Amino acid sequence: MTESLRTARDSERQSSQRETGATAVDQRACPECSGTIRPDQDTSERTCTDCGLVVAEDDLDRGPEWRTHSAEESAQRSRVGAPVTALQHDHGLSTTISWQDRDANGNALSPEKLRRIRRLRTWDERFRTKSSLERNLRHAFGEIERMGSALGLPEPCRETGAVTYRQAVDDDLLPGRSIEAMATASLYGAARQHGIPRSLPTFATVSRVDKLPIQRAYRYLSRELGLGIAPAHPLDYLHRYASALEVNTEVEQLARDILDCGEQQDLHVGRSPAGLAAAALYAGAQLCNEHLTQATVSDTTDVSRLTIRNRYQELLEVYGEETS
DNA sequence: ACCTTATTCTATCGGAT
DNA sequence: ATCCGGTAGAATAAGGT
Repeated sequence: MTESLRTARDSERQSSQRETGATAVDQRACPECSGTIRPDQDTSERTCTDCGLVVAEDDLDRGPEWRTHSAEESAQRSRVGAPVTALQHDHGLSTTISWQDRDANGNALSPEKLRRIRRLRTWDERFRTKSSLERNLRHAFGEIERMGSALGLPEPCRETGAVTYRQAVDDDLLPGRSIEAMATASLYGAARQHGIPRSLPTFATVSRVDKLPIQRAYRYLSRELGLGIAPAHPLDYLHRYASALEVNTEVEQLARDILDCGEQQDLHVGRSPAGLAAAALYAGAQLCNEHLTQATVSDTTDVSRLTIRNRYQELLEVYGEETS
């Protein structure tokens, strides 16, 4: 019932109808059963899709490179400098002059210095936004920031939107299109890539343009940039759902088999991968005589009971033929 | 720009264990 | 009493003309 589950499911639904290709799969095969290795979505583990063996974990330490001995000390430490951000047209690397008429100590400036500072500000502004391209980016990024915070999209997502927009500009996709629509479309795509999509009408409410231009801009963007919105696979959900449902490994393994079987019969085409994963788990539990109700699965996976029912019936049908 | 198509969701009810 | 299965109608997204 978490937001992440819900949104991930939505993103699946959106991408599944169009894209049935394989997801990114690790080159190596599983040492135990020579199955396929697939990166888990929310941990950094790589797991075998057949036997569930955890093959590798991301062993990079992404924590700070210093250490501290107390909480206060830890709080005082910080990485040096502001992070580089894609959300500013100059990546946040240029100097900024404060808007306050005060010096470093917080004292008011003398009239003479004030004049100089104001003059500097003017030139700084001219320097930072010297071309129409940069004004364009400033405008667009401002919009992305505004809409992103209005929709509660996290920082990394907004940055992705900004990167996408910059790509669009670099590829000359902008001429003839509105900055607003493109910026909105970029953010829309970014949200989907981050697995936290908002629907188009939702975007239309915070954007200054209507739903249709956004839709058109997004399609254009997606086609021209080849955005490759994460093509999803039911197996990407299986382990997470299995953990959330606290089923034993036997059930999970069975669910994998069922999914494999269904995939060979092209049952996954056009269907929500999340729904398939949930249904496979339910089916697996049934076959193992595990007590697991449709309602429970539906609640934990945020897939409707109806969908689970329809999918699991189909899955069992082909699975029964396969095994009999 | 409009319309069609496929899927899923919510709401609801009847039957079975 | 709870769980399962089926149906109807609405919403949503993608694609074609």
